[in-house]
Amino acid sequence: MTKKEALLKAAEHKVRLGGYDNFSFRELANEVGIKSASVHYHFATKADLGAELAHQYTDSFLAALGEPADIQAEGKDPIEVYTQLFRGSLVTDDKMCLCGLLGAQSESLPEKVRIEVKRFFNENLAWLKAAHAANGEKNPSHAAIITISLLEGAMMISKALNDHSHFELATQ
Amino acid sequence: MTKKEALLKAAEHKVRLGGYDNFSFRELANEVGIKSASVHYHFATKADLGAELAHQYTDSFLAALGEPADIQAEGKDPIEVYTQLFRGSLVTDDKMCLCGLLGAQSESLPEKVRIEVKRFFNENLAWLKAAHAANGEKNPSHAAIITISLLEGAMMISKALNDHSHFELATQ
DNA sequence: GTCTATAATTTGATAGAC
DNA sequence: GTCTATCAAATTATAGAC
Repeated sequence: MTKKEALLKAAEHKVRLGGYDNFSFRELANEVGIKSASVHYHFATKADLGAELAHQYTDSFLAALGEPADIQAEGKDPIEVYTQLFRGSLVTDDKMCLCGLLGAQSESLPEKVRIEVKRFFNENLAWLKAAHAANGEKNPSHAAIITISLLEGAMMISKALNDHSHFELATQ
Repeated sequence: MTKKEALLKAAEHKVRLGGYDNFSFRELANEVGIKSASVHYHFATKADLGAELAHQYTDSFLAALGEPADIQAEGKDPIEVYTQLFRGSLVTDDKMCLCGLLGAQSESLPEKVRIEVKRFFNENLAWLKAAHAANGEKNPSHAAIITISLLEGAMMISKALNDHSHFELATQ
C-alpha cells in the first residue's frame, strides 16, 4: 500500500466515524508515519483529499456491486445483493456509509467534496433503478429512492442507538 | 427571546447545516451580540451546549407531535402527521433533522450529547410504535423503524442532492 | 451577565533544504 | 517524497474586573 493509499484509508476511517471535520492532516500523517507537511505533497488541500476520498469510495462501492443484469444472470436478486453490501459496511466495519455522513453535512462541505457526494447518490439511484426495473417493478424510480433511503436511514439509526438489530429489522 | 435561547437557536441553525463541529462559541456570540467568553456563563462547555440543544430539540419535536391517540380522535392518521412534521422541517427550514445529523456522527460526539441523540430516537420509535399499533398494524415495532429510517434517509439524500423532490417521492 | 485579557492547543498551509 | 521550521488563524476554556 502506497503512502497515498494509506492516507486515504486513515481518512476514510475517521470520516466514517465523525464526518469531514473529524480528521486533520497531522493525525493522518501520524498514523502513516510521515509529517503533516508531507501530506500536502499527496493532496494540495484538505478539500482535495476529501474529494478524492469520496470519489474512490464511490468507485469501490460500484465495483463491489457489479451490474444488475450480471447478478440476475447468476440467479440472485440485485436488491438483495445491494442490501448485503450495506449490511457488510455496517456489521464488518461498524461504521456509517461515508457518503451518508457527508451527505448529511453536505451544506458545510467544500464544493468539490459536495460534488463527489452527489455523484455517489446519483450513481446509486441509477443502479437501483436498473435493478428494480430488471425485477419487473412498475415504478423503478420510486422503488430506488425508497431502497436507498431506508438503508441509509436504518444505518444511521443503528449507529446512533449503537444497536445493529435496528438495521436488521428495517431490512428484513 | 433570552440570550440563552438565542444562542441555542443560532447553534441549531449551524448544527443542522454541518454537524457538531460546524459552530464555535465565537460565531454564536457574534450572532447574538455578546462575547465568546460570555457564552460560557450560559453553557459551561461546548458539550453542555450540544446536549441541551439536542434535549430541547427532542422535547420540541415531541410536543409538536402530540399524542397518537389524540391525533386519531381528530380523525387524522398519526403517521401522516409525523411525516408532515418531517416534511416541514425539510421544506420550511431547508435543513436536516438535528438528530439525524448528530446520529450519523454519533461516535465522535461527547458522551452527554450522544445520550441526548439516543433519547431522540428511542422516544421517536416509541411514538411511532404506538401510532402504528393504533392504526392496527400487525407488527408496530417493525413499521416504526421502517418509517423513521425512510424519513431520515430520504431527508439526507434530499439535502445531499439538493432536491426535495426525492423526499416527496419517497414519502408518497 | 458581560467584559477584557490571555492561555494552551490545534488547524490548514507554505517555504525551502535534502 | 519527506523533512524542519514556521505562520496565521481559530478553537475551547479560564481568571478576574465591572
